Amino acid sequence: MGNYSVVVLDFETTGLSPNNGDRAIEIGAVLIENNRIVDRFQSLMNPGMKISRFIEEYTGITNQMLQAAPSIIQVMHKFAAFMARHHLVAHNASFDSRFLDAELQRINHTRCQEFACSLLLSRRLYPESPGHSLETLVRHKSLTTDGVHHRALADAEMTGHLWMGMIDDLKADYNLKQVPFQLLQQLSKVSKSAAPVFLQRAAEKQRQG
DNA sequence: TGCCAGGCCCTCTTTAGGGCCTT
Repeated sequence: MGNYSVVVLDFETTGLSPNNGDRAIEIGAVLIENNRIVDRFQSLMNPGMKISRFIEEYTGITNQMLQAAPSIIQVMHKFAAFMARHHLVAHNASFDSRFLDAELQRINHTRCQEFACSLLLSRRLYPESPGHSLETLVRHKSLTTDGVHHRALADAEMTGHLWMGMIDDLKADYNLKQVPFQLLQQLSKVSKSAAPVFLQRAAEKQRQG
């Protein structure tokens, strides 16, 4: 129960909505076991369409780079093997899960595992933070970063460090022995004001066995 | 031609509106 692995993933895309024709252009992911990054996945992917100047400037990924990249289908087959059946984590998971499911559908692959959202969790654990964007949280919590933003692997690594930091903080602040994935999923669904009491009760239950 | 995301969360709320967060 306490030793589970998660894959923290991040997409760069042509825009905000797969329902609006947007596609993935890069995926980055880290595999975390025992609160340590033990593996990484990164690839650009050719969406078969030109990306906007805005996306080129936002990500630093150019149309020229994408012309030389493998197809989305090739990359998604490899990523499906990487994520296997591990739990999934993303910052604003509703965004990444929509793109993941849309691109997996094109290779007739169905996701079997659940997501946890580090954005929803950070709002409950760090209400004092001036914001809950990944960039703000990295500054607020002094997380490990190479200074790169809006590239898939760099964002996945920072989200991974945020995730590990949240688990450490939960253990320290609430005296939790273990922080099961399901507990974090439940925490992201309780109201922000109810989160502290929810965590105190979870810790009591663990002490009672 | 003109349209253009979706979900969370707060509040001057629930017969709603707007900021935040993801690209």
